[in-house]
Amino acid sequence: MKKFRLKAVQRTSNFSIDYKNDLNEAQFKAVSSSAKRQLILAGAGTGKTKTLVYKVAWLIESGVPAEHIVLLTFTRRAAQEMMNRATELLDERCQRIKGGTFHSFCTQILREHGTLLGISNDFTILDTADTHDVLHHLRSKFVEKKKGERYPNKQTLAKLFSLKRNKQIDIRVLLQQFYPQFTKLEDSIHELYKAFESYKSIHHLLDFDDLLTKTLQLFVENPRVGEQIASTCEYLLVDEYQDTNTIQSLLCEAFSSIHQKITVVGDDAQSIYSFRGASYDNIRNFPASEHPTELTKLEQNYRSTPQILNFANELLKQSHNLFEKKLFTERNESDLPAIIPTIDQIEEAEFLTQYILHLREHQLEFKEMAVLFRNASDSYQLELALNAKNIPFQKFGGQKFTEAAHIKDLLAYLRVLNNPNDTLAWQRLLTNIEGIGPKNAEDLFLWIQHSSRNETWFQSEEWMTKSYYNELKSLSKVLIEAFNCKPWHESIAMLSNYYRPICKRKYDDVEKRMDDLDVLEQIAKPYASMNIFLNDMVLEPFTESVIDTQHTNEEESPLILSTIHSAKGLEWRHVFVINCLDGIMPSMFAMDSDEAIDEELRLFYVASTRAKDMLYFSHPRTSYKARTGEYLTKMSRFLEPVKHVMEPWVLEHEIQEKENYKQLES
DNA sequence: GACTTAAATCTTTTT
DNA sequence: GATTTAAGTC
Repeated sequence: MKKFRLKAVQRTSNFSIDYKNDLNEAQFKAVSSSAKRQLILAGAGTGKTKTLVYKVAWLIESGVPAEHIVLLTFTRRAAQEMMNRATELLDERCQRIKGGTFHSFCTQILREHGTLLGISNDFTILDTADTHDVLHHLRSKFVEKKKGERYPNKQTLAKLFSLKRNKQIDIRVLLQQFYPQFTKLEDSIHELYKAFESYKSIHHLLDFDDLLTKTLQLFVENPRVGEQIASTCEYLLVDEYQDTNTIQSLLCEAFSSIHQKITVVGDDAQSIYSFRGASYDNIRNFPASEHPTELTKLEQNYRSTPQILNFANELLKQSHNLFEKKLFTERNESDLPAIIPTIDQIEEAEFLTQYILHLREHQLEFKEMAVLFRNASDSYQLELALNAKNIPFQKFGGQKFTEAAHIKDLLAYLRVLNNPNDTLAWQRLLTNIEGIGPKNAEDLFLWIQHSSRNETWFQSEEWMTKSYYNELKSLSKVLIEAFNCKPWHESIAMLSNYYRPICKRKYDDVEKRMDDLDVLEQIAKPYASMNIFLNDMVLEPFTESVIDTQHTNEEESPLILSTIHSAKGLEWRHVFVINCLDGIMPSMFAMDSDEAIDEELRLFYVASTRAKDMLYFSHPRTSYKARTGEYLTKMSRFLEPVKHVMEPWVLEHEIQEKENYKQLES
């Protein structure tokens, strides 16, 4: 074999940014490093995003073409923010960098190269609910076989199959570990898994996990294509690396396999997605690669006051698996984090609204404050109180807009227009008609598939005698009309008009739901094609939840309510963490294992480190549960050991209750 | 086969 | 407390 050695091409580097001055020592080291493989351990609030943004700018200014830089982030919001900040810092070139979320990047690859794996490029992506629907359908065939025995339900199956692929672990092992009661059914479950895989393959469907596994499979089975893809990935940057799972870490190695230039950023103390198969082992073992890795630690915190930071540091000491965290700050002193007992959730909500208004009077804008909680439902009482006082708020986390039943219904009509072979969508819209159940819907679907796509739909005699014939006719009519809408988004208005009576029959809060459909049309307007719109609705839906916000016409930006998971990477001046109870945080589902408790602790840590100026924890002394009624609560176990770095607050009531006393006495 | 009612089973966090 | 499953009725 002959070798010809190419000389290094001198790229024109032209630095216009004063990196050394803008960054601290550690940040500068991370940004300017020429090491190929780099790990940046960035504690909370240490300027992680800033460092990544500068790194992007540095690379571009060093002559790396922007389209050869791949930036993988956890959410689309994060990717967008970084691109915008980099553009602001440098110039338009930053808009050309590639990436996004792992899932969206993999989708792009599969749309282009998926045919090599037998995946047609018009595949439909299944969201969680769709996946559940498929499993529900397949499950019914297996349950009969083993009559009398309990069979895992669809979400359990979904979880199981997801873990199998994300962690690359055998179903048998997972069953033994998490569902010992089902070990007997191993063979049957395995069969079901195969059926699931072939169902998806026949119907051109990919679920979230497939997007990752199929991409990896592409690299394994078609090394030449893999090389082709990896060669356009000159520099790989991965954010939130502590929340990657096995398959994602393998993908990182695959993407960077040609140039071997990879920088990962993260903080093992903020790993909070193990339920999705993530493991902080990925970040901890990253330096143990065969390739030398340069490690940079960012430890100066710019976000929080010493009191808040000290509290957070103390909090981590409870961890069973110790973290070497020693964040420091040069910020000015503040009050100690507050610990606030309340009588119940109602008083807690009352305190929050009053206190938030109090802060607001002292020139603190609503958007500078956030209320965080473990479960999306924890804020219910608060939402009522905020509505009553007309405080604008926006809620993140919990059920998403696209997951609401009525939105899914309307999207089903669009999906059918977009892809007439979309079984799940047909099933959904046909069963919306009175008198049509699963079986009729299936028969109808088969019939529709065999008839041609024209105006003779439903005019066959076969269906003329049925009671729902007229309903079918109007469905057919509206679908054809919607299909021919000129700016395509107008079809949404047409379809919601058709859907209104159905909605009325299914739900009692019609008007509110119909308003949501108007919102949907507004969202759809900017999209040039229905196809792109539907794709985005599955893969990158809006982070706002269904709970309607009043901020639309308000001039002031709203207060933020958010689950802790959705608050990741964000910061506010004042942060309230509510419902800090044992059983909630840590969740009662985490109680059996130290590892799970640790994850809850990290979640608590993430919540605490969102605060810049002041941090509040409230815990209602009594709570309410459907079965047991009112019961006494226990404060979160995480707070007890850190009481010495907190300040207890007491809520006093104005003596307005005199009148009540009088009434009692008389 | 669709719809109604009663009993059983989860219940969290997200791409 | 809500959703899902099983059993019973139209």
